[in-house]
Amino acid sequence: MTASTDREDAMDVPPTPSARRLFRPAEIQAGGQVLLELSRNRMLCSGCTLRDLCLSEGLDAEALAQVDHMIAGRMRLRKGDTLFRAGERFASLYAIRSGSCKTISLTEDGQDQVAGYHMAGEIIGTDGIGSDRYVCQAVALEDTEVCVLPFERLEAFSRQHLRFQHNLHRLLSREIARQARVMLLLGTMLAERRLAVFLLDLSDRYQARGYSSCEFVLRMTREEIGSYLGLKLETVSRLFSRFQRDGLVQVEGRVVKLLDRASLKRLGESSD
Amino acid sequence: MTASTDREDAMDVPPTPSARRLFRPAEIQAGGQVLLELSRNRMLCSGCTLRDLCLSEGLDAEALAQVDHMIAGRMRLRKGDTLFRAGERFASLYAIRSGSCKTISLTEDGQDQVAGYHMAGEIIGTDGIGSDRYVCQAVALEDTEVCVLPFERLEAFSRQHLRFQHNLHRLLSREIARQARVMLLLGTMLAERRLAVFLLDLSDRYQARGYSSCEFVLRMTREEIGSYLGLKLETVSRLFSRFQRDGLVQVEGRVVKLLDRASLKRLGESSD
DNA sequence: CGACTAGTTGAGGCCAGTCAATGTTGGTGG
DNA sequence: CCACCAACATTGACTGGCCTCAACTAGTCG
Repeated sequence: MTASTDREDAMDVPPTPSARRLFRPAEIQAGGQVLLELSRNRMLCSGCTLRDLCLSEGLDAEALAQVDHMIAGRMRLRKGDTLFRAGERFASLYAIRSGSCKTISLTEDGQDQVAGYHMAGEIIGTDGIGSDRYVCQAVALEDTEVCVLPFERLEAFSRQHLRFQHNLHRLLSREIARQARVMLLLGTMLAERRLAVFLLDLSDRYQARGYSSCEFVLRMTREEIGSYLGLKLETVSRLFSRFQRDGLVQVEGRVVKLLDRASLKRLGESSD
Repeated sequence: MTASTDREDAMDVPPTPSARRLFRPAEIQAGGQVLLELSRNRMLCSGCTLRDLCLSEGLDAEALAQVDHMIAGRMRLRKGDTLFRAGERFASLYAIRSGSCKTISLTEDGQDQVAGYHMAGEIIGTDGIGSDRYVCQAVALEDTEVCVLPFERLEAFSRQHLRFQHNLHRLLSREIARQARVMLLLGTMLAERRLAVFLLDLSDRYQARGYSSCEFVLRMTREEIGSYLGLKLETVSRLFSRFQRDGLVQVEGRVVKLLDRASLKRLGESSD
């Protein structure tokens, strides 16, 4: 509240119109970013190692080829680039192909909150369908590549393909279920429990992507983590120190090693 | 809204055979509620005054008749009855036709939280699509009537009807946006602001349904309201008293009159 | 009637926020 | 190369908002 101006500066990175143009000039502009043109060899969804995590799960080769046609292009974002803003016209979902993004909710009076932390294989922008405008802002936490999925095309294909339709519905529903878990965290858990749950959630998601489940790099600052967990950055910092002192984790800046998953899990599951 | 002229003009709706098969008497009993049998005269969605709030928004008469076929039945719940439980197999969404429900999230260690307060015209159960099981519990806050909407039928019709498909997607997305607002409330707002936002939200929703926007009856206890807002019941009670002392509202038990919407709005929008 | 639930109000304690000092890291320009 | 600055992080002292515990009232129901 008092630091709202500082927060803005830290979170609201100015748009970088100079996003890299590796290929020919883009045909589509979106949110000040440059959309890379379709490049068959590298862009095929059927060749994407992440497809089981997103909309193409369980599709046969023929359907996968169709999915490839739905991708209007890919975008490269650099750390801090904004993918879309609150209030901006909704047109597409975005599949994160590599890297990670945060989504931010904003209040009228300028307060903001990190509403989500999204990594490779996840799809964002779903909040925009209902009002034809995005209701949150998406910002890259590191160099990130996303696939642009025009929602009209998704709807069209989902009318033809039962399995794809179901995948789309599951995607939306899972976001609802995820948010319900965050609400539970924000509404009922004490600080140390929130952080334990957060770390274990990250751990699981890294593992699901083939990375180490016990050592990873945080892509968010203490302030962003705090914002996501409904805490202040000092509290997050103190908790990391305490967890380390108690032998639960080893923390060096943004590199986290989980040393005692069992105890963390206990912290995350009960309230004492 | 405009189509409210053509009432139960009976589109010659044949009793759908699958409906009867789907809900044999043995399956009708669920937690003490009784599923009403398909009764053409009373159940038609085309005659439902709430349809603009739910999936049938903007559909023509022909499509509305189709929607009628999707309703597998109606259920009457009495106050306290459970509509579905966490972990129960997902099969249907439920449209609240009259009355109201709360949804509850549960943690492993038995803690719970009111995750949503839903009134007539709203559709619940969307959290279950993603995992084939409901992840929260729905409980009637008063005597309540709901329409049963087997999700397979919704998917089938949405493959045929573009506008309906879009309504379904908007429905899911709006739930995502709603939850994002609750997360913002839980993560960043002080207690008095949470309650102010809560009251104004209720006010808007009652107004949208044609009820008074400044006087209404709370269907939840102080404890349930507190749970929804991430507060304890004593805090909620104290806040009501304070709001009343300051002339913002008049509270008598569960009857609330908003006296000074402007000040409430100010409370709800800024943090001082 | 007594038992129970819902609600109000007060006193005191604790968890996390606030304020502030300091350390650390990484990028930039002289 | 170092000086410098800004962003990020850590830690301590203190404050305060909400929780906890508890007493009391009112309404409901068997």
